[in-house]
Amino acid sequence: MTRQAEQAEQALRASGHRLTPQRILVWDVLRRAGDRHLSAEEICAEAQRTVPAFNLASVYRTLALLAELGLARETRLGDGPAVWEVAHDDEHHHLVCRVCGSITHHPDEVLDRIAGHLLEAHGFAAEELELVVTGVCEDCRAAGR
Amino acid sequence: MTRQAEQAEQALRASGHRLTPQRILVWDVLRRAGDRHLSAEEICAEAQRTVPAFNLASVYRTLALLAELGLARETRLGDGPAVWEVAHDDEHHHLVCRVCGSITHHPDEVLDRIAGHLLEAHGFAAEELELVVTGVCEDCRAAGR
DNA sequence: GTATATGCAAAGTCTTTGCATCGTT
DNA sequence: AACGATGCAAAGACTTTGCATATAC
Repeated sequence: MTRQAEQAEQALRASGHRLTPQRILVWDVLRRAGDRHLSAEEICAEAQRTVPAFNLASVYRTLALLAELGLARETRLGDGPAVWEVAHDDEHHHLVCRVCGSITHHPDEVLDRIAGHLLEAHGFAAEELELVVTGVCEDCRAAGR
Repeated sequence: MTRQAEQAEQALRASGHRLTPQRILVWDVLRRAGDRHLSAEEICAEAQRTVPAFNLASVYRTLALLAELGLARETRLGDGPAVWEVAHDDEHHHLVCRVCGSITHHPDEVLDRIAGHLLEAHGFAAEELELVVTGVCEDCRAAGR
């Protein structure tokens, strides 16, 4: 078993939650997605390839749990459903391409500095920073779109 | 009439849209709100004090139009309804206090630099930057919350 | 065996749309 | 008078919740 899979199992057990096939499956789908950002619906569709009865409600409940345990991360990007990914330690921002719809993310030291600045200059204790940048990605620009 | 009210009237006329009491009213409500960020529902409630029949659907349609004309700006802050404000020229980020729910915003030179960096280093042409910072505001921290 | 998780369906929240009527131009 | 805007109600998109059944512990 991979390091990451173990991490999820232990976090579930430690928090007194049960280890169900559904929870493991959602976590697997999320990990296998890699950089891709999946909506609850997409996660459900993928999970149903293994467990046909898999229900959207369970996906939402599982994602909420994983988020609570710090394992998954939800992001709302303008319209449409929220997207999910494995939580990363570093602050990062999302680059959303208006043309092809691709969503990439990318750690940025600048965000850390912003947090420090907000506390010193404005007394605001930042806990979560979410930067969403909309624009046109490199590929689409090269293709003249 | 104020400079800002004129601006809205002219933008509406110039774009071939009609100048209706409802549109003027939504714009007024938005302007009078100052720094406050209002949801469509709140705008509707406020507008109904002047025009009791005022309808939520009209609020949404009007806000969409004002946004299209660059006069109003929508922001989605986590859960709950989107909030609206008069559009400002400068990029700015939103500070959301997790304790008292206050929403403030505050221009930041850092965001401009991020846009430049994204283009040079990653070929991504940023068009819109939206930074939402969640945390605890100065007042709530002083009150030990 | 017991308490928690799931599946299903129904409800909830926020937003958009269809259509007849009204009002601006 | 003509065409766009409004009000109302209904539908839509996404997410949450209630409840009976199933299952991990």
